[in-house]
Amino acid sequence: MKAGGRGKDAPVEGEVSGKRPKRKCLQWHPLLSKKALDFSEEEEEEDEEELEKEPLVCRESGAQEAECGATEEEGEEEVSEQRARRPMNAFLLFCKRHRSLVRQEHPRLDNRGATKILADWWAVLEPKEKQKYTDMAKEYKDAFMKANPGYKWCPTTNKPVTSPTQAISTPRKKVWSLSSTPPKDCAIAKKVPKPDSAPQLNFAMADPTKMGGLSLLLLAGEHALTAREISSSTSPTSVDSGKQAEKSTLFNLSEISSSTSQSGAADVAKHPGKPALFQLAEISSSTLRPAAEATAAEGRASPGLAEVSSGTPRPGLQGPLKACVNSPLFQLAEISSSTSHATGPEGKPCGQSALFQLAEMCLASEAGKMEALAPLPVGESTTAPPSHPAAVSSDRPEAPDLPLSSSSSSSTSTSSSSPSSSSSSSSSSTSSTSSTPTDASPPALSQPTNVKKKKKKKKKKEEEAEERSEAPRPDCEGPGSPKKPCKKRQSSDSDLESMIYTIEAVAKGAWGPEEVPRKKARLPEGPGSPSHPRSPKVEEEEEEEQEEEEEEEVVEEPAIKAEAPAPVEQPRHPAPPLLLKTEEKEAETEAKPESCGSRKSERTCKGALYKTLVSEGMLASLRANVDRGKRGSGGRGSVSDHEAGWTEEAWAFAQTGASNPKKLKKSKSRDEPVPGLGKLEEEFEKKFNSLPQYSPLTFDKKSTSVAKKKKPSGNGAPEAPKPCKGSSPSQKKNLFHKIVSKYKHKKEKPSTVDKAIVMQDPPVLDGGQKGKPAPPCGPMSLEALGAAEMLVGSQKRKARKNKITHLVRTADGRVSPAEEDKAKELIQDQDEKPLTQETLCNEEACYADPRPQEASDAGADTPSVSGLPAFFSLAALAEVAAMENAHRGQRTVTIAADTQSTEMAQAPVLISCADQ
DNA sequence: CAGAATGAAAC
DNA sequence: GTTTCATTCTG
Repeated sequence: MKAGGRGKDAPVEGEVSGKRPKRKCLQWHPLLSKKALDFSEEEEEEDEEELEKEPLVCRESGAQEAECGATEEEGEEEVSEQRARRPMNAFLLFCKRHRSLVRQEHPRLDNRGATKILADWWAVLEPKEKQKYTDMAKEYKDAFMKANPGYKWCPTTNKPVTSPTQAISTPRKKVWSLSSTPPKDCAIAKKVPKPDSAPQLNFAMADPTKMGGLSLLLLAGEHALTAREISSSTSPTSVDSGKQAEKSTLFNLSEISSSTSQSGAADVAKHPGKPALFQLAEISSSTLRPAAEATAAEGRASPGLAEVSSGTPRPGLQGPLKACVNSPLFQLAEISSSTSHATGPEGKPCGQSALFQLAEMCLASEAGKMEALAPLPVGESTTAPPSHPAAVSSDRPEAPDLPLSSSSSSSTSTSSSSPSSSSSSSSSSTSSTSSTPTDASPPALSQPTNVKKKKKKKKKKEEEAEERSEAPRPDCEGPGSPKKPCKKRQSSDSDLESMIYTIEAVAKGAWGPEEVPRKKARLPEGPGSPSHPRSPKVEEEEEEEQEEEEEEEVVEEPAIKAEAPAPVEQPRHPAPPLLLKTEEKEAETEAKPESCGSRKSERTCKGALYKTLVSEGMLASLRANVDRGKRGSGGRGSVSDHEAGWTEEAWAFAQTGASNPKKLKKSKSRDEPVPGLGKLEEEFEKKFNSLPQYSPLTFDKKSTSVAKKKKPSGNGAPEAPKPCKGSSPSQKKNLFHKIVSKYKHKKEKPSTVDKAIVMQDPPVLDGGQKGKPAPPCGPMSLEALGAAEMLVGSQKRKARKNKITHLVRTADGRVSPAEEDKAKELIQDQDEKPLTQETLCNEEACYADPRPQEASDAGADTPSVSGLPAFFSLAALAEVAAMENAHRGQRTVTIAADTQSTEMAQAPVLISCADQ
């Protein structure tokens, strides 16, 4: 789809006349700017500023630009001047990253609904967390701007900058077209076209299949380098201060690309190279064979050549490419691949290199020890970053045939994914191309259906309802099964081990840059936890997860053991039930422990797989299906539990999956389109993946916490203890404030809060509250009122005209949609109390699908109410009625018309839902 | 293709 | 202040 534009280029052109060329623009990836050529640079590009100058060169050749823009854009196809798409903002990034989660949680929700939820999450998100996304967005944007200097966000009228040439080319496209695009675009274009050569490079580096022991080493080195960059850029602290100083990777990349479109080789030459990488390479090569040495030598020599080439203004695309090819890295890669490819299907990297083998052995031995020593140094393990890497190296092998890793476009090289892919790759020899296999969905959608319907509707209620439904999910408690010690090996005695360890560490760093830091930060807490034994199944994942969701982790741990003070909800995490198991089994079957064996536990491997799958979306689809099936089955009520459980589990998994930034790569990265990109994309993805992915639970918690704060009175015992994520109490406060502010400023929908509340409530409170709405209302109401007041006018965004159109007046005369919303919200609040089931019902009925597809199931009994679940128990109705009455009374008596109105509205709404 | 959301840029 | 458009994907 994304490619969409490209796929359908034709249409675009044709359309041009009529409509604006929307999709023409390709999405811009920082990577694109860099492209393959740079790949070497990526690691090194510390200062590209220098390079920047070069861009000028590009520009100089005006002609080129034109060409670039027009012709090459996509080597593959058309691309007629696709204009770059504007960079995503923080929120979009967030959405992109979390949408899948949301969808998992609420399978039924349509995207719009998901978007809403995402918005809620976003609202709740702590500033710190947000910051990450913001920073990323900023980087992204900066890089983008660098890449496209003249870029105008709005095509609007002016395309001022555009040079005549461009104008010519893109009359239609107009606006955006990168008029100025010159340098970068050119670069990009060039790069793309080159795929042949470039890709290879990337490939070599990236291609998992090829990665052998040597390759691994290289990879490690590479990662390490990358990691550094990333770490600097990503680390929160660094972000603030350092970000610019350091130049984000992306930024750098872009610069580089811009400056030296052709640069690949040049860079290499410039930077003697990532020393580490080189060294590793050399070492490996030496060990491997003479040939390797020779290659190495060549590599060294090459730089000189590269320089020469670089010296020349721009040799042209090919020139650089060639250089790249020649580059030592490339050669090494090849060598490694040749030698390494030996890796058996099993994946164990048969390390060709002695070094590698040794390393493995060591690891294996360690692993053995570890296993033996049940009690590993827990704390260490948790904190120690290396664990993952190690696992990676050894584990990969299993790779199930799943294309997963590869699937993502970038996959090949991405640090995180790569390892896995590498292992797996063995089986398939697939080259980079692999990407497609899994691809989530073939968007076959090409077909344009042109029916236009406009219906706008507000489904908030529905959504809200859904949310509630979620809440109901029973918390399954995690079995406190003992956790496996598998974690990692500890420091080793032997030299080799130490070496390996270091290597791994490096790799690790590269791998999950983020993770590491975070872990450290949060994990500390872990120390205590680690010791806990957990159920074997889960654990592996958890291990990996550790860092990923620190917050949750925290929770989990408590759950695991009594440790946690937090009474409220630990349960959720916990345990993935049977279903999970089944999946795991599958995973196992696919993956054989043997390979994994030494370093990490099989489970780990599985876990990785699982994650991968999840990330890929495959699982998600499964889940979705399952859910549907459930629904289809119709047993709503009964199912509810089940469903809930499922979802939760799913969550857990998902989270775990998510947790690893490495694996996250969502199935299809956005633009895979360009095959050649390989690394660059990966880079980008990496970064993207590196972004923290928060589990819904987190949000829930937050919201809950907030809610609690809101109404302290309401809940006697809030969750105090549980640290939501990393959030400290203070943070929570912040959240609270935020929320409040939101209410004030915007009409925020309390829904999030409500939801959260709901979630919590069911388990804990349900009994008492259920009966009456009133009490809860009290506290809530206050805020609600406040909110309502504030809210009244505004919706999240001003209503667009369109929207306005749909405003409807209620019978009462209340008009604004906003009020309706409020009403909804209120209703929800009220609903909260009611049984979870009810909520579910509501949600189903109202929430999810506007249309009564489900009617069938529900309809069975009650034809009239399609949506209405059978459940919709009388009790519920009664409650509603009661509420209504109560409210009326209240409003009459107490409150201002506002509230009344809202309430009034509510009642109707509910009813309407029911009817529907 | 509309649309749900937020943000950023351009008017 | 208001419009556009970025992403995602169902309806």
